[in-house]
Parts: sequence; C-alpha cells; structure tokens
Amino acid sequence: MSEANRRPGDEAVRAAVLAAADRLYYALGIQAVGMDALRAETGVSLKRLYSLFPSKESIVEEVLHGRHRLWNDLVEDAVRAGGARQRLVAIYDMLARWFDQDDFRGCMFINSFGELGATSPRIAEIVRAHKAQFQARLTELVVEAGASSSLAAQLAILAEGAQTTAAIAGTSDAARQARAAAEVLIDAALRDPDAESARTAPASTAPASTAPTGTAS
Amino acid sequence: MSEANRRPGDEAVRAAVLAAADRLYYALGIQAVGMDALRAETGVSLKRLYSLFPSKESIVEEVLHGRHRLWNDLVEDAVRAGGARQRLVAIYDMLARWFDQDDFRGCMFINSFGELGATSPRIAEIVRAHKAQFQARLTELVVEAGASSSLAAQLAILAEGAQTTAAIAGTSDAARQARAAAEVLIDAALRDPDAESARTAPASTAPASTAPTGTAS
DNA sequence: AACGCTAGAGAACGCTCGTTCTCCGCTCCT
DNA sequence: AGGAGCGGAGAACGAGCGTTCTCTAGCGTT
Repeated sequence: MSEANRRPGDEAVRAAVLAAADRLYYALGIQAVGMDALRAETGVSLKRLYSLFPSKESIVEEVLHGRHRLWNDLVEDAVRAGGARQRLVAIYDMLARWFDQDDFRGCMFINSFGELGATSPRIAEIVRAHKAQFQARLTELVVEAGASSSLAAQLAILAEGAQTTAAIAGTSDAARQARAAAEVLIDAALRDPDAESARTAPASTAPASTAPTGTAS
Repeated sequence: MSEANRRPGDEAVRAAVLAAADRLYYALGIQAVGMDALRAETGVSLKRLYSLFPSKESIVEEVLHGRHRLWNDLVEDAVRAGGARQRLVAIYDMLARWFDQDDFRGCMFINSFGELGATSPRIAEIVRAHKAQFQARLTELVVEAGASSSLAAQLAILAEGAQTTAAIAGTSDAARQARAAAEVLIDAALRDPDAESARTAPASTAPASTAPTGTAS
C-alpha cells in the first residue's frame, strides 16, 4: 500500500536522491554522510526522504543495486566486440578508463564491505552476491574462450586487486599491470586448457613447496 | 614531557589496550568500536586511556603500525627458505594459512582505507605507505629471482585481490588460485626477463585493442 | 596523625546521528 | 468562499560518539 500511494514526481525525486546518495557515499564513505547531508544536497526534506525510503540502510541497498547494474553495463560494453581473448582483455581497459576518472575512489562494494560488512549482514550479502555474479560472468567468457574455468577465478582476483591497488596508490597503473598479467594467464590457459588440475594440485614444477614451507606461525 | 611521566606498568597496559583495539577494530570496523567498548574490554578507565593515548585516532594509527610489523614478519617468515622462485610462491601459501583462520576478515589496511580513507588523510597515508613498502619488498624478491620489476606489481595485485576476494567470499580458495596464477606469471617472466616493455606498450599480439575498444562510456 | 597530592572511576558535556513530530500554509471540494 | 485535509520544513528526541571533569579513596611525607 505504501507502494501504491506514490504521488506523481516521486520517481524523479527518488532517482535524484539516489544519485546524490551514490555520489556522497562513494566520495566520503557511508557512515560519514548523514541523512541531513542528503537533505542539504538534494533539497528534499527529511519527511519526504522518509516517505520515499523506509530507512538509511534501504537507501544504501538501493545505491549498491544501482552500482551493480552500472558495473554490469560497463562489463557488457567492454566485452561486446572482438574475439573471446580480446573480450576478456577489454575488461582491464575498461578498468583503466574508470581508474582515470578524477572521482575514482576504489570499488564501492569493497569499501562498503570494509566499512559495514561486519555490522550489516544485508550489505555483506549484497556485496557477496555482486562479486559472485561478476565471477560467474567471467566464467562464461572464459569458457567461451576455450579455457578452463579456473582461469576465471584468477582473472577476477586480478580485477579485484587492480581496483584496491589503484584506489590506495591513487594511480591507474594497476589496470595496465593487471591487463598484462591477464594476457599471460589467458595465453597460458589457452595453450594448455586443463592445466589447472596440475596447478592447483601439489606443484609439479617445484615439488614439495606447500606443506614443508613452515611449521612456523 | 608526557613521554617522561610514565608510571611503571604503562607499557604493559598500553600493549594490552592496543591488542584489544586491534582485535575489536578488525572484527567490527573502527567506527563501530567506541572508546567505552575499549574500556569495557580492557578494564582500563577512560581517564587512563586518555593518559596513555592522546586520541582515538592515535590508537588507530598505532594499531595499523602494529599490523604493518606483523605483516612484515609474516612475509619474512614466508620468504626465508628456498630458491628465489619458491620464496615468491611461499607468500601465497602464507596468505592461505591466514585466510583459513576463523577470525579472518580481510586486510585491515584495505578495510580501514574504505572506511576512513576519504575522511582521515593520516590513515590514508599509513595505508598507502604500507602497500608501497610491500610492493618494494616484492620488487627486491623479483629482482633476486632474475625477473623484471614489472612482475612485482603483478604479484602484488594478485595478493591484494586474493585478500579482498577471500574476505568477501568467506573462503580461502583465492589464495590457491592466486598462487597458481603467480606461478604462471613468474615462469613467464623468468622465461622472458624483459617482456614487460612489450606487454605494457601497445599490445603486440592483439594489435590495436586499447584505444579503439570504445568511444563509449 | 594530619594533610597535600595523585590516580581511578564514571558522570557529564557537546556534538552528531537516524528517526519522528509538530506546526504551518496550501489546495481542493462543496 | 470557507473549512477540512494533506504535505513540507525543520525543530525535537533519544541514543551514542569522543573527550573532559569532578569527586573520592589511598598514599607518602613531616
């Protein structure tokens, strides 16, 4: 019933609030942006804010869902053209373009998880689902390229690491370094499509490196 | 002068406070743990807390410095034995052992950066310095192994990505996947010690993939 | 034995947060 | 035209934060 009692214009105001919340939460962190900052930024009164959204946490959730759709669009744009190998590599070029934007401050999902993952199970679950879906999409692309699915996990780790490294270092170098690493991994996986069983098992090239490394710590 | 007026026992109490702060901040996030929670956990009164530390932020900084030393010790333990290649790979085995601990909740530096990096420049700088020093150590190890220094950046990205992926997914799989990827990258770099100039430059194997990928978005 | 001083415990302060409530002005129906 | 009802603005509320202050109990000194 609260869904039915919307006035005309509600959707536009909701969208404006969510856009402002996204911008502020991303730039400053979620806990650093109060509802009053949202009111000041949008000009929407507190009462109206609470008639559009039941709580701050629901705004956070909607912002994350919006970021999820945006991320998916960026990925699909990147993998639209080219051969299977090139489509995988293009993801890291997309990352480079993103990192170069002056308001880049890392992956909002990673930031939110670090800030609220231990406190809010719902946000933790949204972050988990987002990352799981990206990995699933990567697996599709990897399989289409003819490599084994373990390559997808490796490429995902490279993408995650590039995002945190670029955010902390403040440069976009990590995207190019991740791209170079991805090319090596893709080529190796395509050359030897089921090498992961030999890789994830006890190492074949350097015997006995896992277990005896240390009784220490 | 405040440094000189310490009573006997101060150092032990300081250490206990820092240990409790580390545990609570890591488990719940920094902003979620108030000074009163620290008092309840340690039994040290608020007045004594503020005679031992000038502010909460200084406690956070000391906790991060402690984590920095702990991380360095873990890395040095891992790279103590074996050949140059094996020492690099051993870092990912160390990560696997860490991820398997039941209180694992990701890298505290990454979490703190996401939570406070935009608000507190001092904490952002501590995180940056920590990650830069790890990359510098990796570069030493990579050069000793006879590979070009660009491998170090790639291995660092793998380590960062493994930490965030393991924290969000809640499993330690990422450490093994990062290890497998690292082996491929190390072997490729050792096979062709100055391939990075061909990799980071406009791609040689798949021509014209960077720029024309998109006028889009 | 009496007194000045230090240190401990926790109440208190000022602030900010998320959320709700009150008041006021506008609008729409008869 | 006039009154009933609705929505907007922002003050108010209770809780929690980091930090400080007050009060008291214990100690060492003469």
